[in-house]
Order: sequence, then C-alpha cells, then structure tokens
Amino acid sequence: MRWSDHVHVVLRAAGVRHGEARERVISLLDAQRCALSATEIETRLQDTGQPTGRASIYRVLELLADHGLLERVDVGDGQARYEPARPGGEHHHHHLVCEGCGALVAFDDPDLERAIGRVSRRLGVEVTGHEVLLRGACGRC
Amino acid sequence: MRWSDHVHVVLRAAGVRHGEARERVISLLDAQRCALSATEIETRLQDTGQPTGRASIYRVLELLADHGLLERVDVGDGQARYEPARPGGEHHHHHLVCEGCGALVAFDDPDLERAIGRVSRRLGVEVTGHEVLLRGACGRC
DNA sequence: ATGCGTGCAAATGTTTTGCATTTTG
DNA sequence: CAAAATGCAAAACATTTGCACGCAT
Repeated sequence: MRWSDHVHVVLRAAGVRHGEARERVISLLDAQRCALSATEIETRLQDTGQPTGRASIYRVLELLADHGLLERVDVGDGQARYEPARPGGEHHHHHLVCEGCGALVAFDDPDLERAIGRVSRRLGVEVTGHEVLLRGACGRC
Repeated sequence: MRWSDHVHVVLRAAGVRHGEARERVISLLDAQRCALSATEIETRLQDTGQPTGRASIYRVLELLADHGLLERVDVGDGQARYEPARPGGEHHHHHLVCEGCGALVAFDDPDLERAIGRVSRRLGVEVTGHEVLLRGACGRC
C-alpha cells in the first residue's frame, strides 16, 4: 500500500477536506526517498511547475505530522525535515548525518530498535516515538 | 573535576583568551542540571543581573561546541539546547521529551550505548557522535 | 600596541499568523 | 451556502554577521 493512499484513508476518516496544495505535497513526499524540509519542498514544487504557497506547505506538514503520518528528522541545521511514516512502522529507520557534506544516510537496525524498546519499558513512562541520529562521515567524506 | 575547570584547561591549551561573557555562560551551564537554549541563557543572565550580548552567547556556544565541550540536544522545538560534555563521556546520557509539557528528562542506558556502538561498526563509517531522543509523556503528564 | 572578545544593531533564514480569496462538499 | 483550504504579505522567532569599541596579553 502506497503511503499516499494510507494518508488519504486517514485524512478522510478524520473528516478533512480535499485540497490541491496538500495533494502536491503528499505526492512529492511519497515519491521521495529521503527526508525533505519545507524549503526544499517549496523549491521542488516551484521547479516542477506546481508553485505552492509557503504557508500551505507548512500547514500541510503540520496536519500530517499531527495525524502521525510524518516522521520528523532533525539534523540540527536549523530546519526541520519530514518523511513518510508508514503504518505499523514499516520502513522505520534512522539517519547518519555526514559532518563533511551534510548528506543524510538512512539505516535501520532491529538490534537498536530492541534496545530502545527495552529502555523505554525500563523508564516506566509511555514512549510514543523515538529518533536516533548518528554524526560522522559518509562514504565519500 | 568540575566541567568549567575542564573547559578552562582546554581553552587555554587552544590559546583562547579570557573574556567575561564567556565566563558567565560557562558558569551558568556548569551550574545547570538540564540543557539550556541560547535564549534561555540570555534570559537567565539578564535575570541574575549579568546581562550579556546575544551575539556573545551564540559565539561562546559555538566555540565550546567546536572544542567538543558541549553536547547539543535538539528536541525539535526550533531552538538548539546545549549541555556540558565531560571528558571521557562521563555523565553521557540521552533525553525523553514530554509531549505534554515539553519537559526534558535525562536518562542513560549502557545497553543502548552498546547497541549504538554495534550499529556504528556495522555501518562501516566513522561515527563521531550520536543522539537519541524519546518522545512520550513524563511522570506528571 | 595588537588583536581578541564583546555588544549593539541590522541582516538572514525558517516558521507562523492574519486576512482576503478560492475551492470543496 | 458554509466551512475549509489556499496564497500572499507581514510578523515572529532563532541565529548570524558587520562593525566599533574596550580589555586581555
């Protein structure tokens, strides 16, 4: 099941109306392999002949994030990045940010996920999400 | 050994001069239990009768971070937070950010650290640092 | 004396908000 | 038609930069 389909199901269930700007953002995110920032989204849409209001982009991102449809990735460069969050944690992963060129490298590791699960249980609080960021050098740097 | 002493040793070795603003920031950070943002630092210094230029605060934070004396914590609220990084990774820890009240709860977990070490090795790239953020509800929320 | 450290103000860049307009159901 | 979605411009933030001044060495 495509992420965009999942999004539509969730949003319809939430009684949210249709909207062009939203479709453009959803479609772009769905086609992307890596996390995008609001600014990057704005530029891409501009460049592909579907200019979209900046405010709308931010509002769409907020809406999707509020419904758990987006994962937020913070690499600490002053802008938030977002990528599709699939149901059941499918394709769930984390990132290595290269300190040389800023590239984002995705990876996943079941062992790490288990460790996070254990510590979450140990802390005795309800943990709804997590984020792991490694800093280092990518293959080229 | 106090963190501030460690800072002075490192900075002196780096040939950095003395400065009042810097001392104020270092002293404040050393006394703090939790990570502070630049804005919070500015306010605290203001409130304790030692007003300090905003630019100086940012420059001090950058200097300390560049020398590996600060750990950066990004909770995704649009501002960077910093806390003392002690030599040898002493007191190294991670955070849970409460989605209810925004509180930061520190925790550490050797098991988690080992898992991160393993995945770093497995990726075959040089990993110089890492950050884990849990999202959830703190004890009160 | 030579610069590094500082502080102010202005610039920058991202994100948010107010409001008029268009679109959806 | 009523409510929601959109787009623009301006505001609100955090952070950075330029520059003049003062203090450390």
